[in-house]
Amino acid sequence: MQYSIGEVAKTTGIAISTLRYYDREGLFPNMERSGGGIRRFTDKEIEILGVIECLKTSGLSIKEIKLFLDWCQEGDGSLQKRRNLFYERLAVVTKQMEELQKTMNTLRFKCWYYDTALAAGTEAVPKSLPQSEIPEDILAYQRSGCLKSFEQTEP
Amino acid sequence: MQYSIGEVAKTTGIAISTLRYYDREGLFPNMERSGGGIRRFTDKEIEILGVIECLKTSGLSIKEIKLFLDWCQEGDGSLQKRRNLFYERLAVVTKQMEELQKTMNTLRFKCWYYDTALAAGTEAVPKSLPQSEIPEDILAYQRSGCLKSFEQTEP
DNA sequence: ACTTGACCTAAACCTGACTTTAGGTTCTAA
DNA sequence: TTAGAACCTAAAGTCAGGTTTAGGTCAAGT
Repeated sequence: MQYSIGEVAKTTGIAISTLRYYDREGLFPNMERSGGGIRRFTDKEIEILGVIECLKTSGLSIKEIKLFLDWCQEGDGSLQKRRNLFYERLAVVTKQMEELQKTMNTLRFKCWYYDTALAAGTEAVPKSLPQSEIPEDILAYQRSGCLKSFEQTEP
Repeated sequence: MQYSIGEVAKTTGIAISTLRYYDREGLFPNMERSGGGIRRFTDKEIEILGVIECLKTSGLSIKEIKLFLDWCQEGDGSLQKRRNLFYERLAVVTKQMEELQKTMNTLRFKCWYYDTALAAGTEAVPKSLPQSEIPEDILAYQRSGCLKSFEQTEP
């Protein structure tokens, strides 16, 4: 199956200008063109878009993704490198998930804090509440990495 | 307790230039200075750094964070707005977690794919394996949002 | 043949979030 | 009281990841 750039943009939600930018950056090696120079996206390119999405989310830059795609062109000789890349990404994303979980806990605490404040009509109430009055499930709120060294309340 | 910019940078891992940038952007309302103009960080500012970290992770820009901090200055009149912001962020982060979970599944599939390829000595092996030969737990790999409309294999 | 919507390129532009630079001031310890 | 580390500002620079612009070309229907 083949698709025009406009069709791909419409179905994926990726801007036409972005697709052209990716192409400029070499993310679609061997993409075909019509006689007149018009891009012909195929399932190959759609697959690549999936890989780009995955690797981008996992924290790679466009240039790094290009590097990976270059390795794919090299054939079986680069299998080890490619494998390692994915294991590394898996580790990174696992960390990201933990980070995000901590952020969720903080947000949940804030939601509780403001619900309590609104119910009381003033922020002074949740602010002065002792830990013992804070619901168990909200106390999952314990601060993360870089600020661990300092304590935490409400600005 | 009071801290110099250098101390804060060292304990939080945030660059001095970044702390000064945040200050320039107004993220530390009412931060004190010494007679000579030297910043005096207090626990108030450290708390704000925690909020910045949380809101940044949840997808807010520096300008939006500044806005929130302005609301905090307004007092109880802005409680509702602040509450809504955190509920909204909670929803956004929940979506982000789902996104990340899908990315994890894709990565796990890729890890399996390359392990299989390396064991066989060639990518041709996992590439041509029928779905039925792919381990159950790896098949959690089903593609996400924007590319759902197209199918998925290996570029 | 002709129109018109979709496509093309190169090059300039944009934004966010910092960082660097250049030149000067403050603080602390000997 | 003076050296040097740590601090200050304003302004310019950087980088990624696009987007916009200007000026064309292509292709499908009439």
